[in-house]
Amino acid sequence: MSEEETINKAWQEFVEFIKSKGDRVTRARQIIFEHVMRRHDHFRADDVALKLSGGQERVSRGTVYRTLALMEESGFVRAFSDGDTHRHYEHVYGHKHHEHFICEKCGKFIEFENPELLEIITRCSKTYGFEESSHKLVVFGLCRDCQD
Amino acid sequence: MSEEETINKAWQEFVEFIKSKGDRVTRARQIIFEHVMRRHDHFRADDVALKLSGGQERVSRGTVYRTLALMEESGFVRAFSDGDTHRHYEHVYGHKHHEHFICEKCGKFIEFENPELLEIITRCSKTYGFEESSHKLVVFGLCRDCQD
DNA sequence: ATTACTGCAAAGCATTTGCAAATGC
DNA sequence: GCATTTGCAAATGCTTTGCAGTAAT
Repeated sequence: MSEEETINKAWQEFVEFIKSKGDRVTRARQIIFEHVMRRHDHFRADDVALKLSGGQERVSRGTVYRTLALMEESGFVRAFSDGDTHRHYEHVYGHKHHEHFICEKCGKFIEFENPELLEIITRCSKTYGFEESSHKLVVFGLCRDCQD
Repeated sequence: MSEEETINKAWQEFVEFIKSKGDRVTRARQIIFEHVMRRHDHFRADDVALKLSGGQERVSRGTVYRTLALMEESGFVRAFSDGDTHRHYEHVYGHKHHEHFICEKCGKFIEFENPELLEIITRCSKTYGFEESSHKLVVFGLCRDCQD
């Protein structure tokens, strides 16, 4: 499935989500949704707002924030914070769940995954009678390139 | 060792840290440091500022933020974010490293720890050639009391 | 037609910063 | 005495909100 097809499929699902809430499918939401799905990096809302403020079809800052919240609610993006005050996003659709290394020197994000980790988290949750819905793990340190 | 003694000891270490930087040991820093060390909950900088703005020995908001940054730098507190925009702190001194459950309904923080988790994180870091210095794991979901 | 969404600009809010006065060394 | 720190208040920067106009159903 090409990226274009994947995005279309995701958009259809997002449309369903919007409709199921009794909300409306709008051009602005589509522009933002597609932009975000095409990005494979970690980004901030403000950055999306900036990128979408220049083109032919402009979208306002407020709408970007509101749509990103919708996308988070529906699980198409994941938000997290790098210990800084700023919220970061990444799109989730079609990505395996993963954790992050963040390099404290160059700021790079590196993704990794490990099935055992997931098992242990599930096991710990059970032990504490906690009903897990999601988790975020970030490991801080130095990436290969930034070590002496 | 009583809490009072523990705090004194920690303060001495913090003094060493400050001096090693060529910075100065001040009354304001001591007030903030001791307040933070006496708290065993998760707090925000603003909350500390508020609490310390009323007493006999008042400390300004700006100083609280600056001192908390110093304490984070020296490892006496750990900062993290709950997915919201706000930064949360907890003091670390004399606490075992632990992870958190955060209840999405009542907002409660529950601490847990698991040695296997640490091993796996270390192992993953090695695999990726990443030099780990710290990590943060938060599991979101529902605590026992908030499940139906 | 009705109701929700958008764009804009203003408001919010936690955090940071500039500067004169105070304090540590 | 000199450099750093403090307190204050103003500034910052990301995010949210109110509102009047616009678009979706």
